[in-house]
Amino acid sequence: MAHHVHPSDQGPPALGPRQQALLTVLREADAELTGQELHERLKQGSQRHGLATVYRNLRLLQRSGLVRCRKLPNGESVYAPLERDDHHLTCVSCGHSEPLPICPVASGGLGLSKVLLQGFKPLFHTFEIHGLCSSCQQSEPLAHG
Amino acid sequence: MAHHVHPSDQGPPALGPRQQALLTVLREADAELTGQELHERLKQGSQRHGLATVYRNLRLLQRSGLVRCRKLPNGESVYAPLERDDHHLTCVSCGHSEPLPICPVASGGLGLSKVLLQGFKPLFHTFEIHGLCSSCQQSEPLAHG
DNA sequence: CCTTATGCTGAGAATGGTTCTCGTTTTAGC
DNA sequence: GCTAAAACGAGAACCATTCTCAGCATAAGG
Repeated sequence: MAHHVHPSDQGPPALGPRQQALLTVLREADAELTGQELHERLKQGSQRHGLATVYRNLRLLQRSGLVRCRKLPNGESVYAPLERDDHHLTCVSCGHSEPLPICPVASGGLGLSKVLLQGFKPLFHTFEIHGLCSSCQQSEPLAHG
Repeated sequence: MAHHVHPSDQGPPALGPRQQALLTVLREADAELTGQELHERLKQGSQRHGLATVYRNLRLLQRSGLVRCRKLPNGESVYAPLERDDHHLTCVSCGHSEPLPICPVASGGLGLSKVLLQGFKPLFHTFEIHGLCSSCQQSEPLAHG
């Protein structure tokens, strides 16, 4: 156990110090961060930090519903606090991804009936438009190659 | 150049035979396929097929707006024909992902003004709800570990 | 205070999907 | 046929992520 927890203390699951540190860095950041970037920033603090632990705790934070994650086209994962509700415009050619100030769930209502979810407990959602950014449209004649 | 193309022949970009084969397999499949699965299925045909070529052509097909792609939590990419408009429910714990018969764009309208897109040419979109599937909710006491 | 059980940690090795390299094969144009 | 350019395949390389495992901390119980 990492923390002292009274029997009556049954509120939010009580994070260990490393998970707390991760969450703080993510909340202070102005953009999504990769696992490696988080590791870098954490190493600059006083405490010792291993990469494996960063990834381990990111997974736990995600399961606890405190952190969200998405995959970039290059295969990296980027993380953000759950409460941040940004979506993205991503180029299928160069991989560039930028925030898109639109949320289909907030704006539409989008009847997500319990029937559809069937026991699934939603934590967050991702919405992404994939296409060609303006510079990739120009550089590619788009003939089949 | 892979094909004979008349000067007047300026319709759809004219796919090479391998891209055509990929597209056919994807359209005949009843679910998204990984690059490796596509490679497997293609090898069973008469023609010789390399894995590198499969990935090369998948990228080209995606840029041409004929194929869509998304990344699973385990890092694999799965591909489907562009016209298939399925979205997904994905468990952040076990990685299981299943189709969700809802499309936020079709149902909502979702004013995607030209202003927001700014020269970006949209090809397809992905919408995904991440959370805990029912079995993962049971197996994890969810205390911080 | 000592002892044992439990769980978290970090360094480095292993994993595995995807991309790159490069010599070969095919195609287009003549 | 012949040549230049494009596509191809096999295998090596890449690299973010996960796994392994010994070490360390904390907790509970004597």
